[in-house]
Amino acid sequence: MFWSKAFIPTLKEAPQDAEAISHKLLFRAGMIRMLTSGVYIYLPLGLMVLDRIESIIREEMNAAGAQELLLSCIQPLELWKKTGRDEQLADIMIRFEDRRGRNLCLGPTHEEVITELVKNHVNSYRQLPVVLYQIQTKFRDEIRPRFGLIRACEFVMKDAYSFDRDQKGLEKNYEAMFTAYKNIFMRCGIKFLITEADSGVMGGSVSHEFMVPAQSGEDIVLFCKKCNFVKTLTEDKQENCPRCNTALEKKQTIEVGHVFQLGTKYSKALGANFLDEKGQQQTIIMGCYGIGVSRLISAIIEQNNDEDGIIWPREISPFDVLVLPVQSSNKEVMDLAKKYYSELVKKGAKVLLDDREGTAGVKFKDADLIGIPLRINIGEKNLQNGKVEISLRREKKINLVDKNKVVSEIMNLLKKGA
RNA sequence: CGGGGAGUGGCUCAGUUUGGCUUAGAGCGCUUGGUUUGGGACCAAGAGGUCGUGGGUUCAAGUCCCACCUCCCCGACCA
Repeated sequence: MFWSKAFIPTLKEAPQDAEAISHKLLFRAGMIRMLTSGVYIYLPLGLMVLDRIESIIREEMNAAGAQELLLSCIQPLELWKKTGRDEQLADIMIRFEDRRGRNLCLGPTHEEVITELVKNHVNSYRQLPVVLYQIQTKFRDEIRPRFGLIRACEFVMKDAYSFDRDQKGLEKNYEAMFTAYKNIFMRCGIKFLITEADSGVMGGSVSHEFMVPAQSGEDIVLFCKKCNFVKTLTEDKQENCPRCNTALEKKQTIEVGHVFQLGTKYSKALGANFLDEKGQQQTIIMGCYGIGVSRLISAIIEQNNDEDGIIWPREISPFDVLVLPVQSSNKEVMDLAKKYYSELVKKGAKVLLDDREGTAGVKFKDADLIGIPLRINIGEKNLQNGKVEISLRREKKINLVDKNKVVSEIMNLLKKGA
């Protein structure tokens, strides 16, 4: 992509409203815009990042044996009455009535819908287990939206649901999802803690949360330095580690994932049964597994930035390489930049070429801001000696490379996943 | 919902205390021309504003009064 034709509205200053680092940077880097409180628009760069996270999730979920589907956003309220959650979730549900007078809501989550679906199509133990997931926009009328994408009223979530014939099967799937989650978050380039958590309105017994330590985190996790014990803060008591009795450390965190062993809460309420080998009716045992996909973008930035801007982890970056001709008016410089661009694109790299007119300073600042990990600086002075710079965003390291070896050097770096 | 703050061009803000030299300003950004080009350049000329909304007071309101709306921060909720 050529920057001069791209819609990347970067800003020098963030709006005063933005508080969290990730919110400021997402805004300044031209990735998101707020439409109204808690409601955001993804600009092209933001959407590219969202897409990359989604494809990591798809790869790991599929590898773990889950199948993707897409449920509806609009849900009949009737369905929610069957589990009683129409009242439990009344405050956050966005409800409306259509012209026929049907009572509907915009899905805040999908346990009811998926259970209804599975109930109608799974009748035999032979069809179990099955794990289904979707990546979809959820709607919650949050009491207090804040910190940009971290807590929004409209957000992208990956939600998966497992259906098993017995507890043992559930545990197996739970384990598989647990592992998939670890893979996903590692590939996203974030450090995270896993806590045993309260199941809340979801119900069920066992549940774990995936927490990302960050300044603008809304949750506090208690962490034991000595034995790595982790737990969510439930009461405001002085607590010591139950394992080794050392004082626990408080960490502010963002919850990016939550997995639950639901058991039969939904399948019972909605009558999702199957026949076993003996022809006996049994209740399906469920688990559910959520990832805050859009929130993950913020969490990643919270952990990957410096005073100049975002530093994307390789797998998340909207582009692999930024080609930066320092003097856009110099034909030799520009021609070489275009040559690198087309050669790299041909080799399958995602490349952004900053072909805009303007001074070097502007381009360097914008480059740092949008945080693409690899950058090629082509300047006329170095070019006189046949050299071009390859600079690494994270390490702030600049290597002078022979101008004929730039493309192969970049491809090497990409292969290494450095 | 309770407590605290704020709404003035796309972004950051000044002006509101004490109404009138404000035909509403500045910086950044934007347009045109020129000079520049390794870390957010310079000169010149431009475009862009219902001062959140409605009502009121007054000869006169961005500025005073009333009501409402919106946004942000602190608490309950959650991916």
